[in-house]
Amino acid sequence: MLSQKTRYAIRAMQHLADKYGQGPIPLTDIAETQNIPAKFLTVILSELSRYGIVASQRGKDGGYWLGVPPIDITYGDLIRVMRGSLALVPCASRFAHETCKNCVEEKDCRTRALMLQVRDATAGLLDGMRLSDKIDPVPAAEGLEAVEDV
Amino acid sequence: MLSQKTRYAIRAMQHLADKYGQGPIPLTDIAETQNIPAKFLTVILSELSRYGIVASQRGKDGGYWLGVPPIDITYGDLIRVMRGSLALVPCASRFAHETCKNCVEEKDCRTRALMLQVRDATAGLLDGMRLSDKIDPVPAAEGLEAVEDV
DNA sequence: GTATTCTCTATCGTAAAAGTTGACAATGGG
DNA sequence: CCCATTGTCAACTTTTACGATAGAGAATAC
Repeated sequence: MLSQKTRYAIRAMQHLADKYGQGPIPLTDIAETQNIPAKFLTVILSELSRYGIVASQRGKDGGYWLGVPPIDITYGDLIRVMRGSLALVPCASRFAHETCKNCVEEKDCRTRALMLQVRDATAGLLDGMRLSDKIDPVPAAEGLEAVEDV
Repeated sequence: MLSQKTRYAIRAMQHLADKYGQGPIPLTDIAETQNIPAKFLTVILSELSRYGIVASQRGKDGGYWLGVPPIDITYGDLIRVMRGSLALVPCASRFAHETCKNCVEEKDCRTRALMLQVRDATAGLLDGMRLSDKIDPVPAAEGLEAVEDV
């Protein structure tokens, strides 16, 4: 699962992408329309601006904007910035590899082999989706099914 | 990320799959070869046996075995049992849908639209991989790259 | 009856996640 | 120059989830 913070970050970035080229967007504008606790959002935006993908200006008429054109920011980038990795297990990350604790040797680990495939599929999708993409929300009802018996 | 518990569960199930048809496997056998804290493993195996995918017998020569043939258990099933969902956000789960807290309306949520795609791709892979599959571990060195600047 | 092995509920400790506080610094306008 | 506005930052609190353990109990085999 993505953390709440990562989800906030994604929505904030989408908001800035929508208003790209319109000058500084004040934090409260993002917080209100995206339903994000304002103070927490300051932490998130500071973090993103340290990476350079968000720029900011203080004072009257200040605010935030994308430091990079929306077409150059993928959702994969965002998730990597916020949580370090796209993978489901640390040992299956390609950019932030870590050996798993209490595991078997990596060279013998079948779970890792599977999770590398999942990571690659996920990356294939998320690295192809950009902040500039027009995305049609999926109607809420769609895709709900009963819980499956296992 | 998958929780440690989920990873333990997967390895325990792989172990039982390897020994399918060989009678009850004692917990300590699984714990030792798979490097899982024994006491914690009791919790995990109890949980799995409540779902019927693991069977057990107490007493001398007791132990655990798969309650279902390994070909009928997918990795998708395992992850759903352990963590409820394959999705990266609660609102993108197809079998355990929940609305996200502090989010925008689902019908307006672009993140959800993206994450449904990711979920479907993940499910496409994991629901096709079975405990009976012969899996070749990937050599540990493979797939390590430098951290990318974002 | 005794050793073995699983069962179950409760509980603990820690770390991470989520969110808040408050002092501070820059900017623009009167 | 003062003041309102808006971002910056480090420290802190609160909450929650996770990982793990404890310990009493029940079935089974010999």
